[in-house]
Amino acid sequence: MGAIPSTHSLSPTPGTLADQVFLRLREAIVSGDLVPGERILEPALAARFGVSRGPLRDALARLAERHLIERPVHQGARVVTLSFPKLIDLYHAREALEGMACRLAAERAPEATLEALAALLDEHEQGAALHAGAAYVQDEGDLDFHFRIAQASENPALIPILCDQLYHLMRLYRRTFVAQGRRSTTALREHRAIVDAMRERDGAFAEQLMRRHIAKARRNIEDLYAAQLRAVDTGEE
Amino acid sequence: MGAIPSTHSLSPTPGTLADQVFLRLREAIVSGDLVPGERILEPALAARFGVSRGPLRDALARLAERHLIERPVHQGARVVTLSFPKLIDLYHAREALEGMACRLAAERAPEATLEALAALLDEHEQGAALHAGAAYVQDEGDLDFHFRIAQASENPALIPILCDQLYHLMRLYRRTFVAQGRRSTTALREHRAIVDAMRERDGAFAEQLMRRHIAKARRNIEDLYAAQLRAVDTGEE
DNA sequence: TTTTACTGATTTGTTGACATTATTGCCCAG
DNA sequence: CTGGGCAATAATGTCAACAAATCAGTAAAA
Repeated sequence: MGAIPSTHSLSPTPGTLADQVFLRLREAIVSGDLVPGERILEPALAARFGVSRGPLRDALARLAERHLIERPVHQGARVVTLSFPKLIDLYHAREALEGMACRLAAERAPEATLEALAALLDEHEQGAALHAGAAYVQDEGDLDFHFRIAQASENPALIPILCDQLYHLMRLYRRTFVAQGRRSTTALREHRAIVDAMRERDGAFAEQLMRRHIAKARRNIEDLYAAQLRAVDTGEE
Repeated sequence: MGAIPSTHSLSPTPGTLADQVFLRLREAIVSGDLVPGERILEPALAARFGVSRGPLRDALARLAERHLIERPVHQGARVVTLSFPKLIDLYHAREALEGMACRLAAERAPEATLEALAALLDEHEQGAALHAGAAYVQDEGDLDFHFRIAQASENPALIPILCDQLYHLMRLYRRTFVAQGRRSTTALREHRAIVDAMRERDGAFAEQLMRRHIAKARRNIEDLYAAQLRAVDTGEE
């Protein structure tokens, strides 16, 4: 499973207890282990993680700051609730932020980074050819592509927002609203065009392509939602 | 002074102790009461605020998440250190985010909100006419303008990033890098053009204007910085 | 003189217990 | 049988104390 190489050699304590709890809890939320809207009981979770409530509350405070949980006063913590309008809002934010990240990466990133991006797309192409229309790996690959462009921007104001906040929210929505549309081959072509513009160091064009790419995905989702609404209206289910 | 509307009506307890400490600490940092880079001793601060270390650490965790403090493990918390490159990065992020906020506000915001924005600019014009070139109030007014456009976007993904994170970082940088250039009248004209485009519901144009406005400010700062560097290089001081 | 090891003291990370608040279940009135 | 009020329960917010780790200062050795 885990595609991440096990850094088993020197990882007895990846930081403080609160850090570990934070990471494990974030993964539990994003992976769907904790259902959106679910109440989080501090004593239960503390016991489950084998720690006291102190570090747990520390982790909860951070997660709340990243909008993965909500913490109304004296009413405990709940996993954030999702909604279609929120997902659309997310896409608008991504359009702005990733567009800029793309521009900056095109202007600043070292040549090797851009070539690595192109190589990543080669992998995706082969993967798509092998098990054609394998939605899951496609989606994960798509996120991976966007993730790496964000990092290539080398802008410490953009990177945390995209990689620490929006990225995980996107993963959460992927799990929840499963039907994300099957646009893998189209998306791959658009990714190619973006990387091409970046390798030509055309920041403005790269930004434009990325924005259109994300806007297209958003409209795709909006259409799916509208169709779904119509189906419900007609009395289906 | 506080240009932000204070919900002063019924606030005997604005939430939990941790919330209060969080707000007071953020204000202390942003207002320059705590110097950037300064070490934060938990026992001392807890005593100063009259609370235990529990709520204080909760507040510290949140502030770290917002990049107002840094918390290396077992080495305590420090107020974030500023730098010119970081400020430039901030402006790039603002250009993307506020541009999008402007577009959305132009498309969605109710008429009254846009007219209130125009009225705000009238105030700023009168203020500028009164004490011509009063940099401080101008700067605060400028931030206020951008702040309210962010809120007018009605996008709960954008608003927290702009209003809870970048806005306070901007205030912090204003305090530190004092020489921010005297472009008040020019900026006011650009603000007018932005609001005009918004009232015409031309989202794309409003976004373009806002982005040029912020990019212009960024280049202005970059020039000032370059000049300063040259002066130092020449052997001044 | 500079470097290095050691000791003491301060600070952080963590824990368990206490007060206050919300939630749950129950009883009773309608 | 249903709905509202009340008590018991459980959870949250807060505090004070404990353990581990870093930092300051001193002294010895190269």
